[in-house]
Amino acid sequence: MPSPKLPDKRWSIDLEKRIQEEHYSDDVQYTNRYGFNPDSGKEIFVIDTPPPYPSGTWHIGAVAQYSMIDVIARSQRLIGKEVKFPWGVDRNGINVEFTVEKDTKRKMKTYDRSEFLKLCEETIEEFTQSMRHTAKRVGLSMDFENEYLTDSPDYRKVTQAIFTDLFKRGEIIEDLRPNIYDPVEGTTIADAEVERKNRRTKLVDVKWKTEDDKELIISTTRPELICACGVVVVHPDDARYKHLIGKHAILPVPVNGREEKVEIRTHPSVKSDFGSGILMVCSFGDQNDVSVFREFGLTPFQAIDLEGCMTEISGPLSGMKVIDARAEIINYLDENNLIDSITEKEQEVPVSERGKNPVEIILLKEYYVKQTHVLDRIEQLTNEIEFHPPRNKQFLLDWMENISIDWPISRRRWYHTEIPIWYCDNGSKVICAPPGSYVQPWRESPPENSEVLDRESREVLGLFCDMKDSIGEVIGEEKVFDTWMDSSNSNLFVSGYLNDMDNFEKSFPTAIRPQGKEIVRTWLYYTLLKSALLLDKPGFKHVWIDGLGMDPWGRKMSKSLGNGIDADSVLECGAGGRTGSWKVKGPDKTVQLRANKIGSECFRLWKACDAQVGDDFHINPEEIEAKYFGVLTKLYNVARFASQFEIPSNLDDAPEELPIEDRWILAEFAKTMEKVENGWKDLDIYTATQSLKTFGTGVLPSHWLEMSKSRLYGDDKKAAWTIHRIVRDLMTALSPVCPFFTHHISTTLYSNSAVDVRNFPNRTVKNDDLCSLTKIIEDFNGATWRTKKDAGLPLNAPIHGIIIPDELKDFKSILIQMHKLE
RNA sequence: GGGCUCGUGGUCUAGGGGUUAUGACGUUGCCUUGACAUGGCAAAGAUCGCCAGUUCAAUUCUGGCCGAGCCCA
Repeated sequence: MPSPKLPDKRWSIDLEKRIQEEHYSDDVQYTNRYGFNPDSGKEIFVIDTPPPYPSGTWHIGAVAQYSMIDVIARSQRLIGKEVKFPWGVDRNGINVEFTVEKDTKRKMKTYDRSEFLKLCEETIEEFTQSMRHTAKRVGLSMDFENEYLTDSPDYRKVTQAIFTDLFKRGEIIEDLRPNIYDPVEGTTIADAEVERKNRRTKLVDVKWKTEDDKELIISTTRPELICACGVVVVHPDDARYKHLIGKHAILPVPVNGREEKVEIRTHPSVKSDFGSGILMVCSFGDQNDVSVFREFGLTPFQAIDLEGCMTEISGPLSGMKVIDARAEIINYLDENNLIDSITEKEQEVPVSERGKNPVEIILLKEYYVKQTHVLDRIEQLTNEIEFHPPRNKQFLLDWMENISIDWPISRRRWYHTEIPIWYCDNGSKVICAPPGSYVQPWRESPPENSEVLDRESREVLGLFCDMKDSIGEVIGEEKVFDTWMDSSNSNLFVSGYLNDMDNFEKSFPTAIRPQGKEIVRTWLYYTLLKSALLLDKPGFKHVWIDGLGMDPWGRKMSKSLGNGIDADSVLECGAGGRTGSWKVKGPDKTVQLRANKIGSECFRLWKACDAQVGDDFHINPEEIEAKYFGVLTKLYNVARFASQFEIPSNLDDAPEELPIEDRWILAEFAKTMEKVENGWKDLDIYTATQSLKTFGTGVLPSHWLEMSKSRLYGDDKKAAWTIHRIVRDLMTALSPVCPFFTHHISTTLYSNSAVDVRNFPNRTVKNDDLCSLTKIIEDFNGATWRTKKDAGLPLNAPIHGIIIPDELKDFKSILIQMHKLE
């Protein structure tokens, strides 16, 4: 073999890492390559990358998803768009607060607030570092130089300005409403942050009496809330209790400052076969209680305070923790012979997603983004967005169907964006900071050019600097925003909102929102809500919703199941000759998975080829290696084989009078490239990559290459032109999926990196007649190889008696040469 | 418990009212060919989750059930 230009005998993880390090080492070159130039005149394509939350480990499924977002970025650059692919990190939130609390074994609220914030910032920065490393290891072509952090003043000031804008317009309101509250962490949380946990609870059958001294039994798991009972209900069809309807029941426990009896009414939500079939409705035992209260127009009682303790209304229980109050009231009922029976029951209790604490529903004054009035409009705007895959739009529509209350956005935590509000004049007026400043009202005074507004009407009364002597004491808000309040601005922020309005005009709606399906109800929905309220526009042109990475058996990866796979272990598998091994708990037994070499290129190729967007995908390193490393090797070998033949100086113009076999493979290639280009245009990674793989590992090497070997070895210029033209364009077309692999081959052979191409390659000449012969050629070659094999002949031996089909008469001489037909 | 999505050889996947149901990986057998055993040729392997219905005809449409996932109560 003449010396190939590609020196390495095979593609390896060490080679991949070498190329990668070189790629990321030159910042200037990197920025030229992947930076964003809004003035290029090309179509702007802004990607609203999900800013990952740094927690120390990065889930392999998430990394797989990011690598596909990178494929989108690279493929859009390839087809000539000006791509903004920002690297953002979501760093606000309760997670880092918990980490610090755990590390220091001290609760947040025992700290000085600024001291605690500093600890959070240090911790989150550490996690952020390791995340940047993994991002590069998997080949993301993001703008790392212009990183944005959601906890930075730059980002937070946009969040605050958007809040103030909506607040002044009346789209954000304050209200005293039942809120889901985590008494342990001391904060309000949204519906979206509640999960269910199974727990054994006592179901207590309590004896009540009616006014006319008839006994009735009411089952409850929350006897401590009897004091907050507003109504007793039975099912309208329940014949047993018809006689009770309209009567009054007397609370069986002492209360303070309220009426001691409640009406008995009917409500369809009652389950007649649960306990006695009579239900007490308290403010607020659960969500159903809230809706019954609202429906009946009852005034709620405040039974539990912010510390999770019983209030005055509970009489003797006052001041006790909920859990102690429950024990105490059971004692009381027991002593007074008011308990019919107690049964242990498995029950699902609502707990906070982050703290796993049982949550309570309590009345609190909180800030809300109004949303129920724009749901129809959001749905209309959503129709202008193209969803990938279309069916995943349903997740959004279903969620919107079920929204009935406004979005509570204030939280009683610290490491979040502060609500930019001060109160004055005994709370009748508020002070709003001007847009463009990041403020921390808990520790600073309003800027001089802040506006003073009437708290109710939101009317602007004047400037703070003019009024500060007449408005009394100024008190800064201590509460902060729900983190979704920050992240739901991500598309606005990356598109230049408030910071660069000229570009924003060109970039909005943001070209694409790529994300996982599990956060449709939060991130996607809240973002669309913001775009609708602020701009009355859809937030995006495209929404790309991928499935989730599962374990090899299709189960969610989780710590508790012991079936997780670490991203770095897959990306580094094969580096320095080290093999990878994973112990994964299967449904029956623990399985040991092994692989020799994977790396980022193989990993990306697997995700691009193996899973359609939107479906959950199983992650099995053994399978990734088995199915896709061989593809890389094959493509590498084709390129390495080609690299021994002279590279024509002009690959763009075909030589005159190419022989039929070259025209045929170029026509096949044109067909493939058409599919690929359409795939990239349609954000259809699967089809684009499959087409390249099928062509590059199939008909090209197996048929055309075998056919053309003699010509190549005979220094045939036309054959060399054909192979190099194809290899060059194949590398270009594949560069979004395998950037380092294709970069290496294209720079070594053609002195021009595939990842730098900004126009999809021109098609070679199409010819449907020639393409229609492909099947016949493949069948003929297959049959000839089989005949030789059956006759015990080596494939390079001459053979008699093979008849070339009529359709292939133009290929006669090349086929004779290929198979040594006599 | 409810809503939604999904369910095609061992694994992954294409397709879609009439097909010998696509391809890949794996398995098995055979074979060295001037890049490549990371290769070539071939074989086995699927009642298209289950049960009804619509239809001349269902893997495809409809309903129910089962299983997985997401979300909600």
